[in-house]
Amino acid sequence: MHHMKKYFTEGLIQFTILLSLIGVRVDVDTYLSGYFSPLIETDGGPSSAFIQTPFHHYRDTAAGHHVHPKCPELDYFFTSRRLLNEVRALGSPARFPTRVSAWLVHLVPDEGSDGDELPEDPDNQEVNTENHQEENDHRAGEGFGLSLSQDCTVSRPCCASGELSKEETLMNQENEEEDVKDEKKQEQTNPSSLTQSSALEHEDLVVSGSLPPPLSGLELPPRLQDFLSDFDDFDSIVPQHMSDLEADLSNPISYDVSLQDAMVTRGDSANCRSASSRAQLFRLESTNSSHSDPPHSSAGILSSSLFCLSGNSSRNETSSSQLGGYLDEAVFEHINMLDLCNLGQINPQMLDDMQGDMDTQWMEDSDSGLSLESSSRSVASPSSSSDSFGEDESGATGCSSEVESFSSKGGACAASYYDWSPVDLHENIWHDHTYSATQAHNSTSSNWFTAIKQEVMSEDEAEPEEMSRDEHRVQALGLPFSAFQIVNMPVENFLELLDRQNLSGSDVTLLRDVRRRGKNKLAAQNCRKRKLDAIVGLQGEVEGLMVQRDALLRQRDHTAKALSATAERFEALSRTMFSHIRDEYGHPLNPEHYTLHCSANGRVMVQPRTNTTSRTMKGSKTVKRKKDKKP
DNA sequence: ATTCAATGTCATCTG
DNA sequence: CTCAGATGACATTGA
Repeated sequence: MHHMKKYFTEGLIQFTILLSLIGVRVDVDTYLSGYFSPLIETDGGPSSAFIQTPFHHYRDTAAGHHVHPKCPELDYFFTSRRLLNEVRALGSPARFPTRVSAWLVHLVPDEGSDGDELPEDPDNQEVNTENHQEENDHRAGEGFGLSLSQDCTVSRPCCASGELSKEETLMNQENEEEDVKDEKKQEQTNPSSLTQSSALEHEDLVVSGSLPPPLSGLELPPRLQDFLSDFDDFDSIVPQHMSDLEADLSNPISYDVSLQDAMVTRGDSANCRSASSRAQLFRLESTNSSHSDPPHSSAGILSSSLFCLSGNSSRNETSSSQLGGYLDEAVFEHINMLDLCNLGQINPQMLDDMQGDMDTQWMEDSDSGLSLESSSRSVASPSSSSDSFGEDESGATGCSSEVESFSSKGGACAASYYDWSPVDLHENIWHDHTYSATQAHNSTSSNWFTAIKQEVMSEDEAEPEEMSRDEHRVQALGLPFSAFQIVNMPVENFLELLDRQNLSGSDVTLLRDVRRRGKNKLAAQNCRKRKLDAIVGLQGEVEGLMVQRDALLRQRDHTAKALSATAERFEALSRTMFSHIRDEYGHPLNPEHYTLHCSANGRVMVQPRTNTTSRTMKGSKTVKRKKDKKP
C-alpha cells in the first residue's frame, strides 16, 4: 500500500508541479475518486503522470534503501522536500527538460497516432498554441482554468491505444529509474549535463522507439526543439515573483531539512492546512502560508503534520519567500489529498504483502539519539542503534506505546498509523523533548515507577537488544532498574535506590554518571533544538528586516523624487518672482545670485545664494531685502 | 581517505 | 551544598 500510494503520489506531485508551472491547474480529485484509475491507465503504457520518478520504489528496495535510511516514516516529507528543491531549482530551466521530455515521450506518439505530419498538424499547433496560451494566462495570473482532463486528451490516448511498446515502456521506466539514481549525483555535478543526457535519452526514445511510420526521426527533433524552446523561456513563463525570489531560495541556512527539528517546535497548529482547501491548488492567493485553518484534516495525518512543518518553515518568511510557500503548499497539499484517501480500497492481499516490507523498513529504521521528532517515530524499530537509551525514550511522552501498538497491528498497521489524529501526532512530534522526565516528575512518587516501568517495558519488548553502554553497565550491576529508569526517576527515589542496594562506591559513581549522562544527553538535545529555533527565528527576523529595508529604500526614493519635484517647482517659482523683482536701480535681479527665502512669519525675502556669497558678499548687504513683496 | 552532520559526553556555569 | 538544566567544546559515528 505504501508502495502504491507513494508511487502515485510521487507521480502526481511531479506531474502536478510540472503542469502547474506552465499554468495548468490540475484537479487530481478525478483520480482520487477511483484510487486505482492510474493503474488502469498505466496498463496500456506508462502514463506521463505515473512514470515519474518512483523514489519510494527505490527506497523500499535493498538497493535504494539509502534514499532515506533513517526515517522512512518521514519519507513523504523528505521526498516532498526533495521535489520542492527540484522545483526550486527550476528557476533555471536547465533541469526542467528532464521532466518535460518524459512527458513529451507520450505526447509525441499520441500525435503520431493521428498520422499527421507534425509540423502541419493543426492539433499540434493547437496544443502548442494552447501551451502558449497557458503560459500567457499564467503570466497574467489567470492560467488555472485548464483541468487535467484537458491535458489528458493529449497523453491518454497513447496509453490507451498501447502504441508505446513494452520496450519503450521499459525504457521509460529505466529512464526514470536512472533519474532516480542520478538525482543525488545531480546535486553535486553539473545539472545541465544530465539534463541534456536525459533529454537526449528521451529523444532517442522518441526517435528509435516504436513510433508510427508517419513520425520520422527527421521530423521529431524540430518539434521537440520547438516544444522545448517553449520551456527555454521558462523563466519568463514562471510568474515574475519566482525569479524575484530566487535569491531567497538560495538561502544559506538550509533549514528545509536540517532545521526541521527547530521548526517542529514551532509547529503551532494554526499553520496547518485544512483538507477543505484541496480545491485551491496552486492558487496564488492561497499561497500565503500563514493559514489559520486548524489541522483537522481527516487524511494525511503525518503529511498534514509535516505540512505544518512546511508552514512553519515559511511562516517567518516574508514576501521574498512566497515561492517556497507556493510550492510547499502545492506539493504538500497534493500529498495531503492523496495521502490516505481510499485506503480501504486497497486489496488486503496487497496490504499483507506490503506489510512485510513495511516491517522491514521499520526494523531497518535505525537512528541513534532521538533525531528529535524523526526518531521519535522509530521507536518501533527494534534495531535502533547503539549508544543511547535516548532513542528508547524517544517515544517521549507517550509516544512509544502508540508506536508499539502500531507495529503490532499487522496488516492494519499502516491504516492505524495514518489513523493517528493530527492532534495525536502533534503530541507525539511537537512535544517537548524532555522525554519522560517530565512525565515521571509529574507523576506522584507512588506511581513514578509504574509510569516509567510501563514505558520501559514496552520499549524493552520492542528492543530487547541494542542497549546503550550505560544500559549494559546498569544491567551488569544486577539492579532491577534500567538506565532509562535511573535517569528519569525522581532524585529522592534515586538516592533511595543508591542507599538500598548496598552498592559499592564505584557502582554508586557509575549510577550517578549514568543518570548525569542521560540527563545531559536530553539537555543537549533540547539545547540544540533551541539553537536551531533561534537560528530560524533570526533568519525570519533578518528576512523581515530586509523587507523593511526595502520598504524604507523605496520610501526614500519616493521622498527624494518628491523633494526634487518640489525643488524644481520652487526654482520655477523663484524665476517667476525674480522676473518681477527689481533692485533699487530698476535692474532685474539675477536668479543665479539670489534666492528667495521664506521666513517663519510667512515673509519672503531675497537673499544672496550661499555659493555666490563670496562673490557678492560685499554688495549683498545693500541688495538684500530690496523688495519682499510678492508680485 | 576525507568531509560533514548528527549525536553523545564532559566540563562548567547558573538558578 | 546539591541538583537539574543549559551550553560550549570535543569525540564518535555513520553516510
